[in-house]
Amino acid sequence: MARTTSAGGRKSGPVTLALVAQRAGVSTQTVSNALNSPELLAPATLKRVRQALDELDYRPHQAARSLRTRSSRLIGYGVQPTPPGLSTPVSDHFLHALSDSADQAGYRILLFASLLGADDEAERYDELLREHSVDGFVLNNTYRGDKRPAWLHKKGVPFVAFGRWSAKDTGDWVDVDGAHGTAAAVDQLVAAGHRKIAFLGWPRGSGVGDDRAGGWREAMRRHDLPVRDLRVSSVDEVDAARTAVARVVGRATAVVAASDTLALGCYRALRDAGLSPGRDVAVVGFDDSPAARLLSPSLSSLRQPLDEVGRACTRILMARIKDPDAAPERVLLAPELIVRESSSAESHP
Amino acid sequence: MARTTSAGGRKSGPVTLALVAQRAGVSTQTVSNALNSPELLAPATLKRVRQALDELDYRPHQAARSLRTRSSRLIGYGVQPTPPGLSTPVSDHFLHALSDSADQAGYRILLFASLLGADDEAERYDELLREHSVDGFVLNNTYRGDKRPAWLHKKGVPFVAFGRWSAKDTGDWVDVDGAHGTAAAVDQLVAAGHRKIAFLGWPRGSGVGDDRAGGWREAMRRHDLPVRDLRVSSVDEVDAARTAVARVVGRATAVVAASDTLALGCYRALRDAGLSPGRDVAVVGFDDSPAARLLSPSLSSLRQPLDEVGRACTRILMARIKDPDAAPERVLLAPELIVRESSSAESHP
DNA sequence: AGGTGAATTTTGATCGATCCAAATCATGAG
DNA sequence: CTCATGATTTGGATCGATCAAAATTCACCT
Repeated sequence: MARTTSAGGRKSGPVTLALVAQRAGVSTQTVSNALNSPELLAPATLKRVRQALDELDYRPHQAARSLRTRSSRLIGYGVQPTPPGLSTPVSDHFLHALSDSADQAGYRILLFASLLGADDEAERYDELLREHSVDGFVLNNTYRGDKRPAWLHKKGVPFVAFGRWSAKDTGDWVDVDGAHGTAAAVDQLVAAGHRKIAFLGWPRGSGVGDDRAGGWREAMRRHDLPVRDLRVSSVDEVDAARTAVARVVGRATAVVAASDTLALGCYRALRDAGLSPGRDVAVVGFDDSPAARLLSPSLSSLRQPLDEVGRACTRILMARIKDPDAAPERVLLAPELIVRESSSAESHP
Repeated sequence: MARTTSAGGRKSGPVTLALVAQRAGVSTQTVSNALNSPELLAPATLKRVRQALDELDYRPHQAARSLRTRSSRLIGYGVQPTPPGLSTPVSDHFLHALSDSADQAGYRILLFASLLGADDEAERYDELLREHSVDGFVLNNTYRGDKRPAWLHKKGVPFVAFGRWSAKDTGDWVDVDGAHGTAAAVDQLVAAGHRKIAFLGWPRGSGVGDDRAGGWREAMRRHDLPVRDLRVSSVDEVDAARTAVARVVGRATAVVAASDTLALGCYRALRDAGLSPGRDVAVVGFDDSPAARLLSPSLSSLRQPLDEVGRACTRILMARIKDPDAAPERVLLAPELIVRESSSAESHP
């Protein structure tokens, strides 16, 4: 008899507040209150309304609600065109955590295509705001000199950045403590007997990169180990890593890389030099990409707590939407070192 | 003077149709027509209205529009919690292509968390529909026995599936021709001199897996090559691939894998057996994950045209929304074989 | 001059929920 | 029994756009 899972659909048509009200014998306002301020209703009425709500399986019309309350309950998130070859193992997991936690707070994620760094990038954000399509933003892949945070801040738009380098003093952010991660990697390598530990990273200037390099440097100093000439930078993952590693070979017994991609370039370079990663030279990556577990030797890596990052972003953004003038919140989460074959063997003297 | 980039903001406040109308000296309806049916206006009026529109930098209030037109201009897309370890290099690129092309069609993507295969999964979709939050859906990660397509079809909800195995006869879909891909891999290996080419895939039963296996089989037969005992299945990427490859070692000089992950497991297994991937045994993967390019030897792989898939999804969904009763559309796109070191060397007899 | 139909513009209602303020009800004190 | 007081409930306006239909203007013909 019933065509759908919902009950009581004799004559179909939209289930509106008015319909529920009619069925419960009250006014629409009362039904609205049952949903939004149940404490205002007399217990008996509340019960009756709730039953009608239930029987009709009512769901509020978002556009109507949004029009009246001037809040879309949507959060904007711009997806960038992943540059081919550059892996961003981040987004997938992060997006799920983000939308899952947002869902629980009654919000949803609105995806839009954004051209990172394009001149008219702000235009895309502005448009969404003027259209009242979103209540706030989550920014990802922020970079030094990123204009978005300052711009949003000035306009008084709620937002959270995943990445602290652009919004350091401008607003709320959540980030992963890269320095803590690379330091942990050094600690583990030292414990395994390594003393000459090189760092393979990107050219100075990027927030994330310098952060990760800084952690390595700090840990090396803490262990009274030499740092000179052990830091190598490269942009292209394959070629540059190769020449870079060549410079280090013989000088180091372990390499901490700023990303799994660089670590892979390192594997390659070592093999080309006739060395065996993991056996001759220990390697630790960053990001714990899916491949890390499967490589031979499997790659030790620092796993970012993306679930937590996502949840934190939601939590903070919700707070900011509720109270735009509250003190900004900053959250720094530590990555977890996953030790695998590439760094677990004892070092060779 | 001007605080924002927009011009003429003396007294701020929301820029509505009414405001534009007042400035242009016409009725709101006329402004609305200027936007939605400009051909109805007299040229002179149109010009005047457009100027006002421009000066005020008007953007329609989406909720208001949505309420009246009963269309949210949003497309639902459920993100699944990526099972840890299982890589889905798909989503990132695909999502960008999808939201980019949707944007161009005046639509945006609404992300929501969905628990794949959960009992109440349909509930999540139903809720979005009842709320009028979306006009349609893009399904991803469909699987055999997936109930969503049939359910959506029955309700008359516009949708497109990325993956043909669940919606074969139920609705529109876009998919990548896995068989074509593996066949191309076989062709290339044969051209390089290989005759004993094994297939490493998942257990029978999954649409994608059987499709890819089918392409290998077809190509082998076409080349008059033996197929018997050369097909190996495994679920876990590392361990099972290892034992599976062990069974093939000596029998085959090349392996076509159903995924890069399996190919990686294969690398590992070969090394454990004292063999060198690429040199002793050629390997071809599927998906062209970021790691493929960086492995040593770099991994030949089949790249899915995710940009095109995304664009096709949008195009088809738009057509379906416009005309719910049109004949269903199905698009099958060929993956591109990227030949790298792992399969380019001549085979050893 | 009057009329006709097409072109152009305007009026008024409407989508569905929530705001605000007013109306009704219940309770107990005087 | 009346009135004040607070607890519940309701009426009407409103958010900003679009729909449907009516009103106005215009060009052109007889």
